[in-house]
Amino acid sequence: MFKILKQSKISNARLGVLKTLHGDIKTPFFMPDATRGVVKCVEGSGVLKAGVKAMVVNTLHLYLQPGMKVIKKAKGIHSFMNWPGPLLSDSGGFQVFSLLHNNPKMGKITDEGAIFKSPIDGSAHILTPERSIQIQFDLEVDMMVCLDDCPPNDSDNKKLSIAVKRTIAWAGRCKEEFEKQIKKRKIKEDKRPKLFGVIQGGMNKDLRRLCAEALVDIGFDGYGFGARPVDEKGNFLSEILKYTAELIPKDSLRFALGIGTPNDIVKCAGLGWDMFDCVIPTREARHGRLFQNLSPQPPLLNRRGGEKSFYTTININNAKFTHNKSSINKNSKLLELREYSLSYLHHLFKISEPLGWRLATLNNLEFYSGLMQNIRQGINKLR
RNA sequence: GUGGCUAUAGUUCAAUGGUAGAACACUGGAUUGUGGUUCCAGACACGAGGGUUCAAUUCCCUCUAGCCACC
Repeated sequence: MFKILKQSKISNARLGVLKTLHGDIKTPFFMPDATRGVVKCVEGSGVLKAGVKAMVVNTLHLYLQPGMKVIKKAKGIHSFMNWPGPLLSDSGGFQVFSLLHNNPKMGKITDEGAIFKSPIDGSAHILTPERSIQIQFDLEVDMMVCLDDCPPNDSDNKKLSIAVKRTIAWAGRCKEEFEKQIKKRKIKEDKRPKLFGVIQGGMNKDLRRLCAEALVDIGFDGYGFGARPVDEKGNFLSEILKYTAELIPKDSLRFALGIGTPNDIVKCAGLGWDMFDCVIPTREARHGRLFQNLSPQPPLLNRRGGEKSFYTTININNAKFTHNKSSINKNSKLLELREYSLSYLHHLFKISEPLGWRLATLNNLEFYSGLMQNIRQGINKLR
């Protein structure tokens, strides 16, 4: 159940609470990606300590490895990965399509579903909307996403239109399969997982509207933004995100998939998006980029929509950190981030030591948790 | 001590009588529903001396150093 606690009068920003079987989450919130059942390099208790409430796992990746037999025997993904909090599973649509768009020989997309070869062992698979939902029920996650057709951003209107039609048809089949699984598994009304539709349409507002209206007609707990949120040059596509958010009913969850940088999240929270997930904090951590607050209480959601720079990044690989004895973060709640120095972290990166990747990941997760808390405080102060 | 082999970037190795390449390391940069221990860019080298030649890192000689074999 999703309850809005406050709606700003001067912007679309809102505060809410999402109740799940594995705990309540205040919105807006951010979920790191634990694609293969793990936030790379960090155990669940560490992720929790960094202030993370919920994570995203991936249907396709877990289905391919370790496979559903293992996860069913473990009594679901929560128990398998020993994570007590809420989990959302992504449908695998984005992964199949990015796989196929990069290498068309790996399979094809038909109205039935996506036919593709496993990148792990080359075995053939078909991911249909029904199969995606079944797998997500077997995972026993708290939130699920419909399989959608996610074409590249530079697709022409014809291709976008085909993808939108397919996304709508698949969403209908996902919803149907969802209800079927609820009955089959005898899941009570208050224990149903949340189901999200994904709005496609690229930069085309008419297609976005068409897609959103059709999905709302089918009826979902929440609606996601489909496609990469940046153009080829890396510019954030604010306009279409604003437009798409307004197409989603106010009482539904708005999930901005794959977003983003701290500034992008601030902007989107101002546009009324409630949920975020992105690889940035974790992937960039493993590559040596650490996010740092410029002040303990960054000014957020000002009138300019968070454009003001409230954070900075460092590349811990840089030679200038060789002798830097400062803490990784002297204000951290995590002992290890207060006690280990930047100089030591630099050394760990130079020798490719996994402890370095872990510390950097914890730093960035804690930064993102703090960011979301600041965003919620900022919204609370808005009229 | 004698014979043989080798000497090119920080390291391990290429190529070449006329502008010397790679890998790793180094210095930066990138990364937006994770095929990311990834990707992109940059800086850095012919052991010393002499000879042959229009021209030598390359061919010849000496020296030095290292490795191997023998004594």
